[in-house]
Amino acid sequence: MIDAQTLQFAKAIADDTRQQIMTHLCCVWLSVSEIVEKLDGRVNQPTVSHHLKKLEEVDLVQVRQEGRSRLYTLNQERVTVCCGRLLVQFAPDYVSNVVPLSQIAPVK
Amino acid sequence: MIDAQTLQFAKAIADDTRQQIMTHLCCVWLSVSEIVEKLDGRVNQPTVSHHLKKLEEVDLVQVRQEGRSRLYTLNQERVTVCCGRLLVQFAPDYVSNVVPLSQIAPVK
DNA sequence: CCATTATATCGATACGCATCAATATGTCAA
DNA sequence: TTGACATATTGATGCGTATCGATATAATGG
Repeated sequence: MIDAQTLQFAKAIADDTRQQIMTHLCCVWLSVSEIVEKLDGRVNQPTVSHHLKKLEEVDLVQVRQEGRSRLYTLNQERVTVCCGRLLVQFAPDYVSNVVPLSQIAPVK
Repeated sequence: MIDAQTLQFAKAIADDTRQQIMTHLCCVWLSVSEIVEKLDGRVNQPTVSHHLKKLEEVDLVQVRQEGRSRLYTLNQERVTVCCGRLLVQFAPDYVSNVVPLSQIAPVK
């Protein structure tokens, strides 16, 4: 009855550390150790790997191997899709006021 | 560093029972006992009250007293605002493609 | 006031999961 | 291969919280 995707997305972003990681991975590719550095001693490497696995399971991050490092980045398209689902489910009276730009002006 | 509002919203919707309640409260006003009936034996009244309190704390539901009953409904506007914040934070490359309709055609 | 109905609160329990130290796996250079 | 570095996995621990039964609080009718 409940959309499993929406619940998974909500659970994935419902953690402080995970949101911090997502913030750092927004628009850039970072290795695990670089993420650990960005979090500046708040958590250590196994914890970061644990969270990255969770985020990867719900396709919220993309991964790429580069040398010995695995580079991660935030999957913004997935975020957009999941937020869209949230709006359809829980804000149907408002979702009609927010439309994709592509519906206004056709893409060339 | 992390937007506390966004984290609270995520935690509030990161529960199966709470999403079911939100679904039932979408566009309608229901009393606590009516919500319990809708959930059809899955949980009982104290649990529903517990979740409604959580949802009320983050302003995701509106409440109205009517006789002996307290009527609840989903605050769709809050959902919209929180989703907007999610998009700004975690999908900045896509948020420009989703614009409020009011920015396209001025409201008469 | 009392009885009834509706909802909230309390205390206890159990489960999920974030976190860590230790270790395993994987990758590359020499 | 070996050694060094990077990341993943494992097992254990502790905390947050969902859930329930029991009870308290609130509101209405008689």
